[in-house]
Amino acid sequence: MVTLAEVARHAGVSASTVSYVLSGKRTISARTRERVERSIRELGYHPNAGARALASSRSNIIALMMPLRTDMYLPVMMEIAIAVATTAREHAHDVLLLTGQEGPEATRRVVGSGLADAMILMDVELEDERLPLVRETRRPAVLIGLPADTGELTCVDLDFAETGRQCVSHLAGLGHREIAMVGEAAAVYERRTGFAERTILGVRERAAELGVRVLHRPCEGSYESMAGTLSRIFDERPGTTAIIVQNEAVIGPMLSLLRQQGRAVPEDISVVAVCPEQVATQQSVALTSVAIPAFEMGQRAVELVMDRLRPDAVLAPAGTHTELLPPTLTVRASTGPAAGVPVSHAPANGAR
Amino acid sequence: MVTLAEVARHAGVSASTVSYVLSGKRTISARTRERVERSIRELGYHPNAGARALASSRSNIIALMMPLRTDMYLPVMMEIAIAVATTAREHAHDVLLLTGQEGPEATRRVVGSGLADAMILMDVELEDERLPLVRETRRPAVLIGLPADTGELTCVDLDFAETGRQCVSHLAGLGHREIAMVGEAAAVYERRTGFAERTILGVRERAAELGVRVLHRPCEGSYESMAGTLSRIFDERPGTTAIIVQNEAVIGPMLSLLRQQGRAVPEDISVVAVCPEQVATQQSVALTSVAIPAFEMGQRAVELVMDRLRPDAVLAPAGTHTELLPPTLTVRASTGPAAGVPVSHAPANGAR
DNA sequence: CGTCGGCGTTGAAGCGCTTCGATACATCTA
DNA sequence: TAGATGTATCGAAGCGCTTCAACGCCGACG
Repeated sequence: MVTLAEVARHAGVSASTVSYVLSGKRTISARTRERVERSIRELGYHPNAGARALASSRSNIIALMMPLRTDMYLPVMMEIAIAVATTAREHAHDVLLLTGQEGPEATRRVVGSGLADAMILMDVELEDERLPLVRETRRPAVLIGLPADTGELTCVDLDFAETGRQCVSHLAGLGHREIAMVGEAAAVYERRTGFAERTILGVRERAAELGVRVLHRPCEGSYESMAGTLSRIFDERPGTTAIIVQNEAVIGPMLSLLRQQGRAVPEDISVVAVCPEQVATQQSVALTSVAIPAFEMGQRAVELVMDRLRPDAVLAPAGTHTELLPPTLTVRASTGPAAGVPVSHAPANGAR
Repeated sequence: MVTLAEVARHAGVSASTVSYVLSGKRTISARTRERVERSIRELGYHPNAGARALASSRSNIIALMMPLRTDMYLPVMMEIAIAVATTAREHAHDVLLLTGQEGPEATRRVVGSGLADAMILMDVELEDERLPLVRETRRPAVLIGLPADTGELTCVDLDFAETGRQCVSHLAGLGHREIAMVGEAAAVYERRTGFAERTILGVRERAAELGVRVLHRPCEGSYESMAGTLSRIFDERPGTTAIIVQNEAVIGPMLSLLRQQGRAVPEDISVVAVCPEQVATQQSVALTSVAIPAFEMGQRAVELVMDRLRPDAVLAPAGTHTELLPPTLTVRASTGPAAGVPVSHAPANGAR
């Protein structure tokens, strides 16, 4: 392996000069810089990561911790992970992948050993057991998701309450007065992951404002349970004319079931989904949906981490910072005027 | 941060003793070991990763490179990644997540800098541009997937050819004589990822042996394209009585479409899927399927890497090693005797 | 003309760990 | 009992980099 010293010798300068060329922390004459850069290229030099970390106490690695819960929708997790890795590289950092297996201790190990400079936590629960440890490490950390107590923490998430509101506004604007919400699996609510609850809160709030009735039913990820949920919904509220779905896994089954029951989308039933764009567009009917901006979430998380990692930011107190990404409702083919409601010329899209 | 030296002082021993307690590379008396371990615990010591890497030229990190291709089925990738991370931890290693964004150069950077001791490459293409670089690094590398030239490389993959054979055997055993195969998106074949081709080869081979006609059609991931593919299949081969699907994304749509067309599964059409267990069991009909052992693939990849990372393995030539995991076909509710074929008492499961 | 300040560069001191002898002592063998 | 053998521990020399203090040099300024 080529070392800094060899590059220095080859270029006829001292080791520190090479180091400063690399880091740009001191001014170097253009002539010298070029000579050094040429040597680096010619020798195929790669700075040794370990030595660098040891000398600078910065590893240029951020840890991404994702608990693996079977009830979570993997593609979204995956997209966030990819966004994190990609964005981190743009900031000359790498990403260490931690799963939940190891338990919250992983936090301590990774940060305590200086392996990672900062952490990004995915799938945060309201009372997340990792949080005390994260606070204790006193290293930059960004959560994807919102815990109950955001004190001294930095969080990024989609604004799910607003998501819920927009869904209801849109449907109400089309004349729907009785809507059902097919939520996440019961386990998600029990675990108190927050996002599911915030959505239904937003839904209820706006529904109350606009005088719309809402029936909320959680639903597991299988065809079976979707079938059960759907029939229960129409049993209890035969007048239901619109459905909001937040469990991506059952969107396909739901459309399939509605078709079987002879309920046309959107003529008989309007459907709004909260899901990634790709899912919304690949169904039998292109779905009106609020996108889950997975990539953007990962990206923002990294950017926030980088902010806190800048040398001059060290002195600033961590402070609380919560960033809720604004949802965007895209109207597609799955929503239309409520059955029996004359088409008006008022704007149908009630999103705010 | 607590250092080794502080632990040594606290325990009243030398630094090297502490180091040997940690690594176990020399015998240490039980008494001393316990004293040291107690000090470690009391002080909350975590060895500094950078210093360790520098001194030992081993980072205890393995890089996991996953190119992100939108046409790949993310959950499988994700499950492999999780398996890799989990298994690596069991071997006291961590995982660095690399995406394809950075290009094949990432290989050189990560290994050249000593950041990672070894690599695992996912989603390998037949003529993968990363392979020359991987060979050049002379570091342990394991591929998940099979390239055209496996020379000097270690590979893990599902035995897709055998997968194809088993599907056909099973269907032929049920009396099916005309089957269709719904394959991956055309892009997957064009990119020559190997696995899709190997499956269809296995299908054709066994079909030829058993005198079964096969119609192979690629299919994109949307409902639309599934609809098109399906109608083309029945246009060209109205006598089709069984379908093998290898594109997980369209399994749901396919079942939905078959139902719409009044084709009952399995009475009119038998369906065999090549997909993760979870997908197979969550459909409207539990699918007979060959599982994609994602977790096992990731696990084996790590184990193979660890083998090559053992100090005594260093001298052994890398050699070529390909490990094809045996597929397992699980019979569920989606396959039955071909329409018009009397139920025999011969074993229906033709899997070998 | 002497001095000061800035620029570009250097030497050297670590960063915290691993690991290779070397040492000290206890145990066994002839 | 001398020497050989083995066991437990220690000291010190790095690993390859960053960074700080210091230095020489130049032009500018009083």
